[in-house]
Amino acid sequence: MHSDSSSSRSSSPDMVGMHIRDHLNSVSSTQNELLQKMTSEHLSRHGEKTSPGGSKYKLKKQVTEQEIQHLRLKINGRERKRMHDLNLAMDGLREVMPYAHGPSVRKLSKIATLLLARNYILMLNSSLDEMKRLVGEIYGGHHSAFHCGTVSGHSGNPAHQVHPLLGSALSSSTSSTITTTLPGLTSIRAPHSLMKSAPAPPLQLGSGFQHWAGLPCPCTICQVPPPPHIPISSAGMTRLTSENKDVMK
DNA sequence: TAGGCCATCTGGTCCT
DNA sequence: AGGACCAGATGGCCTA
Repeated sequence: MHSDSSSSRSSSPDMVGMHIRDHLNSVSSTQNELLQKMTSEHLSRHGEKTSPGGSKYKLKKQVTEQEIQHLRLKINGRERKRMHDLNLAMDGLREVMPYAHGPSVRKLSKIATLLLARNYILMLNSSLDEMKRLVGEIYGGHHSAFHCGTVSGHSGNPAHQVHPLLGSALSSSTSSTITTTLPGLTSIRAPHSLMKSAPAPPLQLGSGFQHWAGLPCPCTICQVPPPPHIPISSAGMTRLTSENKDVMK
């Protein structure tokens, strides 16, 4: 992937001029005002009345065209960098997703990554709730001591006050740690509907897999459909296979 | 070959 | 004034 502005992928200098001409009347920002002004001079060459100071004028035009290009390249470079940073963040998100990684596995698309991440977070939340419930049951009478994440004696920010038993699980930030802490979550069914053709190796449940009462089961048999109100726009999911479309219904 | 995904360019808008 | 962010447009690559 080249990030060079001279990339064959995109606009040529001709396109620059074309776009500038196309939008001459709607340009308003400061930089673009400059572009407009410069381009007006550029366009004036067509019906150009030869100016008395011909050489001087020519020099001025050349400078402005160079400035246009320089400005454009500068802006394009910033935008490119911004998008690259965005893609890096997207890669970082892919890395922590409970999904098979490897050269033979096709990369999740951006939309798939975002949707999977959302589902993953929802599943972790429900797992956490269930853990709290189970721990509460185990501790019976002390249930109220840490119910809803509150530990006795701590009134501030209950969301971060949890029972020590849950500490390691809750402090996990990577899927690997999560899965070792929560054996029931050793794997999550691949989002087949979001995968491109590359057949991701079906995520096998580890030998230690066991069904946790109340926990969303990650196995391919019990896998619950994606959480209810996922706004699956037709725009974002146009690549669904018919099979997966059925699943989504 | 159509459709999906992506990178890039571009203009507009908002913010600092 | 300059930069960040956003959305639309465009064209290339890939796959079914």
